[in-house]
Amino acid sequence: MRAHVLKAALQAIEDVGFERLRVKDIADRAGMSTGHVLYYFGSRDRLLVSTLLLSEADLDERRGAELDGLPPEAALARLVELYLPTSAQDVRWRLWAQVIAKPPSDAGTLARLDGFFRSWAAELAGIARRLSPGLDADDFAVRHCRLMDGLASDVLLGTGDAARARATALAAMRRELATAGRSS
Amino acid sequence: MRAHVLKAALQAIEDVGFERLRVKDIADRAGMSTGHVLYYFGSRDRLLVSTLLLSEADLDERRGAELDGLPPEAALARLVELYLPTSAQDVRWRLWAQVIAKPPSDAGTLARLDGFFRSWAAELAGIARRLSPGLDADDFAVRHCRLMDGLASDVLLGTGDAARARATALAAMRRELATAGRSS
DNA sequence: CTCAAGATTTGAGCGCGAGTCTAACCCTTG
DNA sequence: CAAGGGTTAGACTCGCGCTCAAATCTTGAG
Repeated sequence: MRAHVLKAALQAIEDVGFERLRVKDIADRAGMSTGHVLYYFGSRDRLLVSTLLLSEADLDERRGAELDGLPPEAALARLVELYLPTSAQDVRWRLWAQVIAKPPSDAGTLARLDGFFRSWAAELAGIARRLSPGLDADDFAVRHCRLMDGLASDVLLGTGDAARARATALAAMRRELATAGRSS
Repeated sequence: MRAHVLKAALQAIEDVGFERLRVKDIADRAGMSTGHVLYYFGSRDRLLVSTLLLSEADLDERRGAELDGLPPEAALARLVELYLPTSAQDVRWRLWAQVIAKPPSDAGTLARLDGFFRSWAAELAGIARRLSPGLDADDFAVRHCRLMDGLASDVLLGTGDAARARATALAAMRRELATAGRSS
């Protein structure tokens, strides 16, 4: 039910774009009235946060399924692709930008958002551990996820392009994995 | 004249907070009408972008003056302090978050925003070069500025605190400067 | 100085969209 | 069937960004 609205929200963003998105666009696509949508979610902002949570949960699942069987080097490259925005219009990242600009005050929601970050970091740490056992994989993972966050904001701004962001992130990771290998 | 409005904008944000900021708050503090403010800046969003540009220009200048005489190790620590948000309410970073969430389409503005980033990176590269001559300082600087961008978004969200962000950034830089020293 | 042509400045008002409210509706349970 | 709580719609309110026409000020030529 809530999920149905959230799917409609994602569709609406695809259709009308993030800038022009009204809650009516979402309500129409979900086959209900604006009042009803707000009855469920309380406010437009909270609806968008929920949409981000859905989007992250989806990706979390797909990531697990997809990276599971891959050799670590390929998994690393794929994780970077999945994490970073595909373009300045990337819906998931536009939602992140929105949420960071207007952070929810609700502690539970913040915890869930943080949980998704940690999930990414844990996945990256697992790969790093396989590639370079001597490394402090958790620290490595957190730092490089944050690096990708920074690169993502560059892409969202329109200053950098997605391909360069991916290349930069991968190069940074490989360099550190390599030097760690040398020193061990 | 424009600067007068922008100062008023910064004051208004301090006073009423980012969430509740109306263009009337700015107009009042600048001693003019809302119509006039918009006559100059075209739209609320463009006004906020200009405010960010002023804020960055200010900091750019202060940074240069302050770091100039410092020994490199102290300069590094101070640069990290100046770059990262002081709290989740940090005005300059809230402006960044706003601009990333609603990026300007104007190429000139994007170029100026990118210019400020590059200015930070150049300053950091200069310090890195002094601390560890063997390093690719430009690459180091860009990566660590992006890392700080990512850490900043964590602080803005309310997930992480400013002190930890500073510690993480500094530790990451020192580690890499140290390992580069070892390998040279 | 005078006056016209523009630039600046105002504030009332428009439009849009988020959020509220009320009344109808449906579904369960006794 | 009746009663009552959850659900739904849509009209309404309200705040705010933005527009616009009119008022005021500036400039500079004659």
